[in-house]
Amino acid sequence: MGACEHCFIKNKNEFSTLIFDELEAFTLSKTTLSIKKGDDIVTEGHVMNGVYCLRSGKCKMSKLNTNGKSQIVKFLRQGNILGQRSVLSEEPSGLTITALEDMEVCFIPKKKIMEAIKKNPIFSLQLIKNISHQLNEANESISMMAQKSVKERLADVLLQLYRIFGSDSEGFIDIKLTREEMANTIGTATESAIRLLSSFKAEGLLEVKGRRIKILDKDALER
Amino acid sequence: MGACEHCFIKNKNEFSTLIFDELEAFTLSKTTLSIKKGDDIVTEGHVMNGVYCLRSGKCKMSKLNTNGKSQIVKFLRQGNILGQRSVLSEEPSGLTITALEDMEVCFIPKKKIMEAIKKNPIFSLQLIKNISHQLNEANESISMMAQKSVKERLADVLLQLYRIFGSDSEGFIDIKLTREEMANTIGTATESAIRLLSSFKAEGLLEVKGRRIKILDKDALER
DNA sequence: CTAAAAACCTGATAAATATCAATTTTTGAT
DNA sequence: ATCAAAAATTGATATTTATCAGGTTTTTAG
Repeated sequence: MGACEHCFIKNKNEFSTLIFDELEAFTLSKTTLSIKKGDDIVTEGHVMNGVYCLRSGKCKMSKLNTNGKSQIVKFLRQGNILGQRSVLSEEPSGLTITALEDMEVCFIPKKKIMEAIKKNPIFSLQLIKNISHQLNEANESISMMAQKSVKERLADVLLQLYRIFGSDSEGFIDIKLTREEMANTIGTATESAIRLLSSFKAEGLLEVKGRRIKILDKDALER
Repeated sequence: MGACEHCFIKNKNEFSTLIFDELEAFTLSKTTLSIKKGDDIVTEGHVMNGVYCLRSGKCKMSKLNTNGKSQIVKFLRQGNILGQRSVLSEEPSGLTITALEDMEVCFIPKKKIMEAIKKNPIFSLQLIKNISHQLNEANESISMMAQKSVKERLADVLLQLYRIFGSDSEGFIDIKLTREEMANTIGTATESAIRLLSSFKAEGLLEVKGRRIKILDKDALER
């Protein structure tokens, strides 16, 4: 496998603040893994002994509810670090991470992360900033989930997905989710999600081709 | 004002990992403030140049929604640090913090916090752990808000309030919230919150005396 | 202590969302 | 390419929650 210090991913995340020596330590102890679409890479309740750096593919973070439903909390793309919250807080993972496409990840042992924190305060600060930023996003989600209608939440999530994953050559949002996953993201019944997607389509806000969705009227969707 | 190194609060939060010299630096630059009940100490959208350490009193963190409603995201009590997320991520505050009772706080300039991070990796790690923990709690809130009914959310919030604030000598939860604040915490209309409180009372799960609430049947409430 | 304001409560009704059941379409493995 | 399984769709209906309107009680400021 390649060396972390030359990896094209490292400039896309907190690892960009690490110096050559530290990245070399990562290189020496890391393992690269392939994860098949649909497989879990992190499971809720399990203790993690390292983090994963996402080289390619996309995944979802979700939480199982007492009633058996799963709530999707966040989507991750190339460059994102998986499992850092759990490793850093030394708590078991609160979420399950599942591949939405085949993925390639590098596993970096907890010990190396901790060493880097102790040696490099710039790296620590970068981690702190990143997690703080995630906390802010989570607070916004709480507010959105608690106070907006399902319709508003769907519109919001579509715009969010566009921001995270961008669009393919034909302008469709570059992620394919089932209607159930869509529903589990906004916290509604699958049937409701389907009906709302249809109504957005009827209003001319979206083009929907199976699981591929194109935003036609961004401004209207924002309302 | 007293010295941070002898403050009884410091053992209740992340500052416990700071060494004598660092706390002394805090002492020299801190300011103590009194905040009246109902007043804001942090306002959404404002840049913060330091954090507040809560010596006494209680407060709520809330977020204003586009529709004019406010969503309460978190409650804070003695020992909690206010505004650290914003200061650490160098983003404007995402939330407004409002006193629920008269409060005493110590203001500590951002510069001192940053110096401590750079000098003391144990402190950094402690901050990282704390924010990571908060992120986990926030994720749980998202899931709860998205997937549980208003009734379940109310039960959940009551148990949470009991965990945070404990109870007074008569067994009532040691925080007084208006019905509107209750509703803004669980994300529902004030009237709905009132009706649900009455129904819990009728079922014998709660004793309600104005704004004072006592949990009578914890097990039933958990369901 | 007292008046005004704010908070609380209740009923009636409307709107949003969930659930159930049945059918059609799409997907994925061979 | 084929077929079983999974996903998507639709309609009918039930349930939950919001909204509006009115009156009552509690809190707060002077």
